Amino acid sequence: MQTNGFKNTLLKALDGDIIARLGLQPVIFELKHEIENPGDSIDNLYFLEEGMASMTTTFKDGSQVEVGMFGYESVIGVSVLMGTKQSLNRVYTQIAGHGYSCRVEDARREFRLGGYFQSLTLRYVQAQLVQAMQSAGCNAKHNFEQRLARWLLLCADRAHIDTFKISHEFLADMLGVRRPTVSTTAGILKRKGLIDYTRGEIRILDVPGLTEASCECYLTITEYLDNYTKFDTANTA
Amino acid sequence: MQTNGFKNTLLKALDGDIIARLGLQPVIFELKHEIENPGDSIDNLYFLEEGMASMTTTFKDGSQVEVGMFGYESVIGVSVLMGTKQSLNRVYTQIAGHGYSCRVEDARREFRLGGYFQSLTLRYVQAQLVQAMQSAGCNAKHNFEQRLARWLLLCADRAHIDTFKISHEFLADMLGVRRPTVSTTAGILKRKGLIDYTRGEIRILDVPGLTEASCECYLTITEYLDNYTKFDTANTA
DNA sequence: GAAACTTTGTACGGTATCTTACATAGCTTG
DNA sequence: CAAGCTATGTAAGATACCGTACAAAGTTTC
Repeated sequence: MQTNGFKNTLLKALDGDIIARLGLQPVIFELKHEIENPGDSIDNLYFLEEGMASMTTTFKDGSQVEVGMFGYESVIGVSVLMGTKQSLNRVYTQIAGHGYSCRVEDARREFRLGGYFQSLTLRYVQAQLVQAMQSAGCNAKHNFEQRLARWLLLCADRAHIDTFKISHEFLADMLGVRRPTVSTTAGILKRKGLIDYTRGEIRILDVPGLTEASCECYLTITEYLDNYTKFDTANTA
Repeated sequence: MQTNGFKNTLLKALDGDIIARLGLQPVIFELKHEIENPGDSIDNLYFLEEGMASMTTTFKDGSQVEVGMFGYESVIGVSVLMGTKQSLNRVYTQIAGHGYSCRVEDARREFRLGGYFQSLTLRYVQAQLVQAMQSAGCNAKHNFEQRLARWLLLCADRAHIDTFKISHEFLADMLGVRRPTVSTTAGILKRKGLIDYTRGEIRILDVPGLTEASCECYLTITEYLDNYTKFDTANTA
């Protein structure tokens, strides 16, 4: 494993020549910053180092549901490398942080070389697909207590923290349920000693317990996101 | 638009040189044929010309939920081009049909050339991602009548037919609900004159009416799948 | 054509989540 | 520190779908 100083798993796996050609610029992500919106042209890719951003699908009635999370393992905007010109989803910061940006032209040029940058970004797209497919199944079959536990664990993993500023209202929006449902179910997890929370802040107290309370979808997704750069994994070529 | 005789939209968009290099072999897909299973190594890509196959996520308890459909627009097994060695999902024929196979080595070699085959397969992966993300949102927010209508319409579009041999039991499995729920809800659509069915066979009678009864997810998905090869679309670069 | 099997119809109590509403409590702003 | 705003607690009737069970009807097998 190389130690080029990056925390982002994709950048960490790249050698100095490629990094230089990408022309990375440091970026700060403020809370609730909208990184992409449907229809926006995508001009930059973003590599998060700290913080977390959500990708949502928005319906005609204005409601939305989260379909993917971005953390230290992420590349935001990879769909431009797949041939899409405009963003299809909303992406915005849920936990403030920082990272790097890269201009689309530079990323496209590097991608076309067909080297390590291309294989890693393609693997990351596959990881996003796994995440979306597992979420589709999970939303159809698992109850809200499991899904809430899954979300909290994934969020903690993506951002490498165990306490985050998120209101029940916001969780409801992400998970496609009503706010009182979040309050009730969060109360259950709190009484079980798995989490604690006060106004606008949630803390995970017991990761194994919360994993137990969640569904298998948590492990499936987090393991894929954690390992997509490792070429010796059974899943990967 | 070229007219090379293929019905598969991706093959149709390729020129003769590329087609020749892919070394396509005709394949018949029998009903319920399992094209991929989780953990299987993927040796061939498949391009459907007629028929329909479902991709499902399987849970530990053995239950499954559909996360994608493959029809005349599809490439089955593209994840090998994204760097995955083994299949992550089950893929099997729901409506018998035929198409072409292509050995993974040939597809990889053509993909690495970075030409039209690469751009089209990447666009198709993006289409699969759109499908999975929309399904994730739909499963979280839309009721079963809408989701059933969506499924029937998507299936009809994928296979270019309006009558298909599918039992309620099977639909229940795909959509992640119980069989009696399918029977009840299918009965509602039948009484509204939108579909008709007898033992093991469903017929769509009123496409506009069924579209009305479904959610916006149907149009979002089908339009993306129908247009991913068109480079002049607003969504695409 | 009878038996066995598969598919569909239907019922009914149970549960999860919705919907709406209102109360309380913690911040924050002036 | 009072007023106003935001976040959370909670209740209670409504609804969607579950889970299970059994009957009826169509299909296949012998």
